[in-house]
Amino acid sequence: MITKTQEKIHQVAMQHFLRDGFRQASLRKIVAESGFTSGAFYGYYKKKEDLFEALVKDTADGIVSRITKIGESVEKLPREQVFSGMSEMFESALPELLDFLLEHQDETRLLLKCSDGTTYNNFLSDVMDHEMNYWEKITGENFPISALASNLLINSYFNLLGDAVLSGAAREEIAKAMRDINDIYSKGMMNLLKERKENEKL
Amino acid sequence: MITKTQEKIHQVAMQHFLRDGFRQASLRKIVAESGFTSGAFYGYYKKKEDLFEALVKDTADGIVSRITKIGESVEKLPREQVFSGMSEMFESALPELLDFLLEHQDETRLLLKCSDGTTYNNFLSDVMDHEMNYWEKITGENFPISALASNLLINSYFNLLGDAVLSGAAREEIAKAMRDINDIYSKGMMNLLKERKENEKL
Amino acid sequence: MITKTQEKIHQVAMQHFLRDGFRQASLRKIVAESGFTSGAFYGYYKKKEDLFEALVKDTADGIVSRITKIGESVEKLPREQVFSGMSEMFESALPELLDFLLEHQDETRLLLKCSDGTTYNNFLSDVMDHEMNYWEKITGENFPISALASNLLINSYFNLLGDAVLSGAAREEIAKAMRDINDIYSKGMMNLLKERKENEKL
Amino acid sequence: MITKTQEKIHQVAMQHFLRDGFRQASLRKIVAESGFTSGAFYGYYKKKEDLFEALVKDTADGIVSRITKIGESVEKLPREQVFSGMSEMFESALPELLDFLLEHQDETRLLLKCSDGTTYNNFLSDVMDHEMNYWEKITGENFPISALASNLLINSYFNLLGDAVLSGAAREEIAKAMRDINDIYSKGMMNLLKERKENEKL
DNA sequence: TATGAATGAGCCTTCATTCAT
DNA sequence: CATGAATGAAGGCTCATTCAT
Repeated sequence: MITKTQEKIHQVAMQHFLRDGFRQASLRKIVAESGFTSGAFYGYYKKKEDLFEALVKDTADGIVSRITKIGESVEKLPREQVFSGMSEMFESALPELLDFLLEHQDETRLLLKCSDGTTYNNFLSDVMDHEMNYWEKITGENFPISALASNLLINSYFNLLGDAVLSGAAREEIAKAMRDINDIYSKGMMNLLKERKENEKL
Repeated sequence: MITKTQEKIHQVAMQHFLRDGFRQASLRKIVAESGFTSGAFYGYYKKKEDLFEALVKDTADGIVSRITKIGESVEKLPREQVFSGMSEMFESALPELLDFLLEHQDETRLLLKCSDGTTYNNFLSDVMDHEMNYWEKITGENFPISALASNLLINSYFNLLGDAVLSGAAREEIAKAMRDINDIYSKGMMNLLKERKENEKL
Repeated sequence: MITKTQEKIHQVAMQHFLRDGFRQASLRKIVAESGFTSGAFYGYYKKKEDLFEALVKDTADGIVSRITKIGESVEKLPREQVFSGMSEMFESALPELLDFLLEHQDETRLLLKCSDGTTYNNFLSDVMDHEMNYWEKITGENFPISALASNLLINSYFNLLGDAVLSGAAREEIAKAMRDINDIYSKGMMNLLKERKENEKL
Repeated sequence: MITKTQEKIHQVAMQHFLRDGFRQASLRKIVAESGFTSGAFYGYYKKKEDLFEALVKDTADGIVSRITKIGESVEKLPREQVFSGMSEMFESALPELLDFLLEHQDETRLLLKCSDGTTYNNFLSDVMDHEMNYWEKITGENFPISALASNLLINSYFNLLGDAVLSGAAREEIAKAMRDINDIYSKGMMNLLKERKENEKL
C-alpha cells in the first residue's frame, strides 16, 4: 500500500518537518535527501501538504476520536453528576490517550508544533472548538464559571497534555504529573462549586 | 521621534504580521501598501525583523517585567506561606498584567502567535524558562507535585492567560474568567496539599 | 556530461564575464540572454561563482600544473647550475605553457582580468606565492639580488607572459617576443652575476 | 579650498577604497562614517567617481608627468645612443619617481589596485599606451626586438615598479631592488643587441 | 514509476543618486 | 552648508510545481 519510495520520503520528511516546520522545510531537499527527484514525489502526492497529511493523518484521527469519546461520555452523564463524573472520566480516559500520544510522539509534535501552513494549523484548538458542544454542559445554571472560562480551561488542559507528552520525560513521570494535574483541576472545580453553592444559600 | 512614514509602515505591517505571521508576511507588500518603496524602508530599519521588534519591543518588555515582578514577590515569601501566598500574589498582580495585555492586544498576538522567524519565537516559554528559578520554590519537600508538573502548570497558566486576552471577549468577562480560573488553580493546589499531608500522617 | 543548456549559459556567461568582470556581470542577464530563467540556472550551479569556476577551472589547473612543473625542474638543479639552467628551463617549458594559454585565451583573460569577487582573484600572485619556495633557491649566497627583487622579477615575468597572451597578437609573434624577453632576462641576470663576482674578487 | 568636511570624507573614503576598491566601496557608508549625510556629499561632488578622482588626481598627474619626462628624454637621444642612454635615463629618473610613489603610496595603490569602475582603471597601461610613441624609437632597424616585445617590457617594468612600491618594504630596500632590476634589464638588452649585431655580421 | 529540466513568481536587501527643506 | 527622506532599479537566490520523456 505504501512503497519503499514513500517510506523513505516519509522518514526523511519527518525529520525535516520536525526540525524546520512544514513551511520552512524544503520539499526539494526532502526529496533529494530521500534519493529521489521532485518528479517522483509528485507521482505520489499532489501537493507538499499531502505529504504532511500522510505523516499525520492517522495520529490526528486517533486523537480526535479519543477526545470525542471523552466528550461523548461526559455528555451522557446526568446533569447533576457531570461534575463529579467528569473528573473520573478524564482520569479513566487519560491513560489511553496518553499512551497513544506517547506512541506517536513525532506525529504529535508535528501536529502541535510544526503544522503552520497546513490545514492542521491550530489543530488542538480546532478540535476543541468542534467538540465544544460536549463540554458546554458543564457551563450552565448549576455551574458557576463562564463559557469563556470553561473553554479556556479545557483548551489549556489539552495543550498542557500535549506539552507534557513532548517534554521528553519518561512515560511514568508524565503519567504521574498528569494525574496530579487532573487532581488539581477537579479538586479546584469541586471546591469552587461547593463554595459558590454555599454562598447562594445565604 | 517616529515619523509619519514609520507610522504608516507600522500600521500596515501590523495588519500583515497579524494576518500572515512574520515570516510569511512580505516586506515588499507591506512597504508598497504603505505607499513607499523598499529603499525607503531601509532608511529606518536594517532588517525586516527590526520592524517586527519595533512593533513589539515595548510590549514584550512590559510583559517580562510584570511577570518577573510576580516571580520576585513569590520568591520573597517564607517557605511555609509560598502556597497560600502565591494565590494571593497572582490574584493581586493579575489585574495589572491583564490590563497591560488588553491594552496591547495586537502586540500580544504578534508575540504569541505571529513571531515565528524572529527572536521572539517561543516568547512565553523563554520568559518562563528564564524566570523558572522563581517558581522552583513551589516544588520541594513541603509540596508534593513534581518539577515537571509545576513547570507544566505555570506554563499552562500563562498560555491560558494569553488565550484569554486574545479571545476577543470583553475585558470584564476576561477578568472574571481569570479570577475563577485562579480560584480553581489555587483551591485545587491547596486541597491537594492538604490531602497529601493527611495521608502522610497515617 | 554537459547539457545544451549549460553550453549556452557558458557561452553567454563567457561574453559577459569578459566584458563586465565577474562581479559586475549580472547573472539574471546572463541567464535571460541564454534563453532561460534564474531557476533553471540553479538546477546546475549552486552559486554564481560556480559558473565562473566551471568556465575557468580546467585552465586554472593547467596553468598551475605547468608552472609547478617549471618550479620543480628548477628545484632539481644543482645549486651552481640554477642560474644557467633556469633560463634553459624557462625556454624549454615556455612553448607548452604559451600554447596552453593561447588555446585558452578567454579563460586566461577571465583568470587574470575578470576574476574580482571570486576565489580566483589574484590568481597569478597566489600561484606564485604558493610556489615561491621553488624560486627561493635563486636567492642566496651565490646570487646577489635580494628576495624582494627576485620575487618581483618572477611575478613580473608571469604577468608579462599573461599580457603577451592577451595582447591579441599572433602566436608566432608572441612566441618570438617571449623568446627575446627570456633572452634579455637571462642574459641580464648572468651578466649581473658575473660582474658582481668579479667585484667580490677585488 | 578644501573644507573640513571634504577632508574628513577624503580620509574615510581613502580607507574604504583601499580596503574594498572603488566599486565595492559603499558611498553611503563612507559618508555616514564621516559623520555626514548623503546630501552633504553631493554638495561637493557630482558623482561617486569624482571623490575617487579628488583623492587620486594629483598623484596620477604627477606620475604621468614624470613618466612623460622620461619618455621625452629618451626621445631626444640620438638614435645611436638610445640604447645606452635609456638605461642611464631610467637610472637617473628612477629615484625621483620612486620617491614620489612612496610619498603617495595610498594614492598609488588606489590607482593601481582599486580603480576598477573608474576612468583610472588600467591607469598604467593607458599611460604607457599614450606615451608609447616615445618608446617606439627603441624598436626599429637598429634594434632587434619587436614592437610587441618592447611594449610588453616597458609595461612590465612599470608594473613591477608599482608592485615594488606597494610591497611594503622599506624605501632603501625597494630602491636597491629596483637598481638591480634596472641593471638586469639594461645589461640584458645591451647584451642581446651586441649578440645580434655580431650575428648579422656573419 | 521515475526522471530532471524548466518555470515564474517571489524573497530580502543594497545601491548611487535626487531634492525639497 | 547640510539634512534626511525617498527613489527605482538591480542584485543573487529559493521555492513548489509542471511536464515531456
